[in-house]
Parts: sequence; C-alpha cells; structure tokens
Amino acid sequence: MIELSTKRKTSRNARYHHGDLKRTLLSAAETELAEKGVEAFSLRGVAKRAGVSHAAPAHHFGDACGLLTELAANGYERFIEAQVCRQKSAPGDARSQLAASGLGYIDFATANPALFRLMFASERPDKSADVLSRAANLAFDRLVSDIQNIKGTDPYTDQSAMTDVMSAWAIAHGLADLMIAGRLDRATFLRDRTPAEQDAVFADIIVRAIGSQPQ
Amino acid sequence: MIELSTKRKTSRNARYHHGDLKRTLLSAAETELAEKGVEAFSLRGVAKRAGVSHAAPAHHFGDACGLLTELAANGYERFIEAQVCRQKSAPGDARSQLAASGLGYIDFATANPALFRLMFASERPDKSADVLSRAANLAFDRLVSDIQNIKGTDPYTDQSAMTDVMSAWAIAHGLADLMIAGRLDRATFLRDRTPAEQDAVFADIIVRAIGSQPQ
DNA sequence: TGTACATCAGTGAACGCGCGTTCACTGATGTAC
DNA sequence: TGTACATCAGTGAACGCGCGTTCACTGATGTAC
Repeated sequence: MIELSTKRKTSRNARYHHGDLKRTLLSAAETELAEKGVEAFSLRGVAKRAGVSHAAPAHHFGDACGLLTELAANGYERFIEAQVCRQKSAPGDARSQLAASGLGYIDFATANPALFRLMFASERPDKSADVLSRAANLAFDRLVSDIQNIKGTDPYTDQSAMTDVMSAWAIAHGLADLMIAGRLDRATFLRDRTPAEQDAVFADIIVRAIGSQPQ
Repeated sequence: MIELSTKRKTSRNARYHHGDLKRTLLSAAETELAEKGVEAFSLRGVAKRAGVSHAAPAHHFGDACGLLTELAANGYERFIEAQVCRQKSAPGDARSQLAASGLGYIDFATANPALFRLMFASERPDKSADVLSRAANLAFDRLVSDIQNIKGTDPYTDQSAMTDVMSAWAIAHGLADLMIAGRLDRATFLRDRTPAEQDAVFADIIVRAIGSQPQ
C-alpha cells in the first residue's frame, strides 16, 4: 500500500502503461552492463532490473542488438561530454586542450569500463546504425579538430597531421584500455601517486605523442 | 572404412584413448575463439570441433575458465615470439628494437584479434593463475628492458624511465586495439598505404612516444 | 459531456535451444606377479 | 610370456538453467462522432 501510494506520488506514469519505459530500460541496461559485463548481458536481466515483463524490451528495441546500439550511441555522447568537461577547466592553448581531451577520454573509460568496451571492442552493437556511427564520428571529428588547432593544417589533407591524429588517439586509447584492464596501476607505480599526479603523467605522455613542430 | 584406415595411418593414437587430446583441445579452442569470439565461446563447441564427447574437456581443464587460462598463457608465448621475430630483422640500435617490438605487438593483435582480446580485455581467464601471470610478466619485462636499453637507467628506480614504459606500452596497445576494432584504417587513410608504409607510420609513432633524451 | 472504437504498451504462459555439470559406464593402458 | 587388476581417458544419457522468441491476451490512451 505504501509502495503503491509512493508510486502514485513520484510518478503518474507508474501504471500499466509505464510511460517512460524506454528511458528506464536504457538506464537498467547500463546498470546490467556495468555489473554483468558485455559477455553476460541479457534482455531478461534488463527487464527484471526495470521491474517489467521480460517481453517488454522487444516493444522498444526489437532485440538485444537494438538496445546495445542505443546504449553505445548514448555512451558516445557522454564520452564527448567527459572530454569537454576536462577542456573547460584547462588552459586554452591547443596542446593543453588536446591533453585535456585525452584525460576526459581516460576519465570516461575508468568510470564506465563496460560501456567503454561495448563502444570500442564489442561485436554486439550494430556499428553501421546511423545513431551509432554518427555519434562515433562526432568524437573522431573533435580529435581531428584538436590536432588541427595544434598543427595549423587540416589532417584530411596533411598526412603528417593525420599521423598525429592516430598517435594522439592511440595513446589516449591505450592508456584508457590498459587502465581498465588493471595493468598500469600494478606494474608502473601509478597507484602510488595522487590522482593529480596521475593526470600530470598522462598529460605528459599524451602531449609528447604529438610531433614537436611548432604551430 | 576409408576414414578408419586413414585414421590408423595418420595417427596411431586416434583410438578410444586419443593420446594427445589436450593439445588437440587447445587448438580447437583457439579456432572456436577466433570464429565465435570470447562472448560466444563454449566448451561444447570446442568438444564438437575436436570431434570428441562434450564431457571430455573437463578431464583436462576442469571448466571453460581453465581452458581459456591455458589458451591465454599460450597466447602470451606467441605474443612474445611475434615481437622477437620483428626484432631479429630490425637494426640493432635500441630505438629500432623498441619500434620492432611494438610492430610485433600489433602483428600479433591483428593476426589473432580474439585471442588478443582474451588476453587483455576478458574477465574469463583466471589472471591470478601462475601460468598466466608469469607469461604476462615476461612480456612486460621485455618492454622494461627495451626501455632500459634506450634510457640507460632502470625503470624500476627511475620514474622518468617508467613513464616511458607506460608511454610505449600504451601507444603499441592503443594502435593494436584500434586496428582490430577497425577504427584506424577507415578514418585515417591507413588502408591506402602498403603494409611497409603502414609499418613506417606505426614505427614513427612508437618511437616518438619515448622522450627524446639521448642515451 | 458521453459513448464506441482503434491503437498500442505491456503481460505471462509456452516453446525450443544450447549451455555446463553430473554420473554410471566402457575401453585402453600400464604394472605386479 | 601370460594373467589379473588398478588406473585413467573418454562416453553418452540425463538434469536443470537461463536465454530469446512467439503469441494470444489485457488494460490504458486517444480520437471520432
């Protein structure tokens, strides 16, 4: 009875027709993913977590691939947000901005390891889906633009600048992936440092990955 | 009948007692892994592929975790071999040797993407198992030694050198992981280049990730 | 304002599937004597 | 050389489980009149 009245108070939609089930399912799916990992992710688990019949997700997403695709696309938005967030509180020069972007990349991965792996290493989402490929391209374009601001040339026409794009991407990605694999902190004394010191090490590594030619 | 006599000819052990089933299972498991991916890997699939009862693998590995752990450990051996192979045909100076090691890292990943992911990104193998952690540490020690040859100091006592270790590892790992995710070739014109040109780009990126101080 | 009806979100029972695990077994091998 | 026996690798039937999918259904909503 208490539960019922609470439901009524907190949400007029908590009835037979949920009203906001799609968003609820996405949120439940993210928790499911974080707790079980991509390998053990299941639609039934998501439905259970959302407190809904196991057949309900099909109405909104068709199958697990559809759900995971939207989840990954949504992940890219927050992936970019994490980078923007770091950039806002960093110095305005082009190199500091690139380093900040890389730190945001690592922030996102360590905060959402399973989601990060879903976005970059899983076969389950449909990478050719518009929502997903568009979101992923947006993130890539930001990197290209960061490099252009450092080099002063367009990576799409300057091969040397595109090499810098690859280098910056690979270094941020490598640090992020090794971090969530638990490899860096154990072997490299990284865990003996404060978060600020860690950031400084990462920023140093990121910046040096870019050729040292002045703008 | 033909099959039977063939069996007799090709292997005296192809009888009730297989004789070499453990090795056969490992080989079948690798194929299974490569074709199905870590997510869909199953013991029954391996047994079927090896032409053996589905309960047989338990005799040798206990469960899927045991099999995958040995598979990963075996993977590290070949991972190191791929790096040694590149180093043998590279110039002897310390920087070229490091670059060669990185190229071997990428070679292995692109040749065995699922196995690489099993080794670096899966929760299924038992990372605390002796065979596995020892094999992984061996690979790490090789990298540490490569850096020591460049810097002239021991990374375990010189923080700046350990930063180089992290940097070199991250760049090779990032390139490798992005390659097998199919990200680099599409976006960065890498596929327009010959394999030798790709190697040159990668080697350039790897070497520049190391601080430029002379030995 | 009220009634009828189409639409659609969500239900829950049922299905078949592949999985890991168990267990009594069978057949080959090696060793003792 | 031959026999008896312990050991162990591999079998195959059986089990319970969670999964995705299907489908007839129910209950709420919105709209036409």
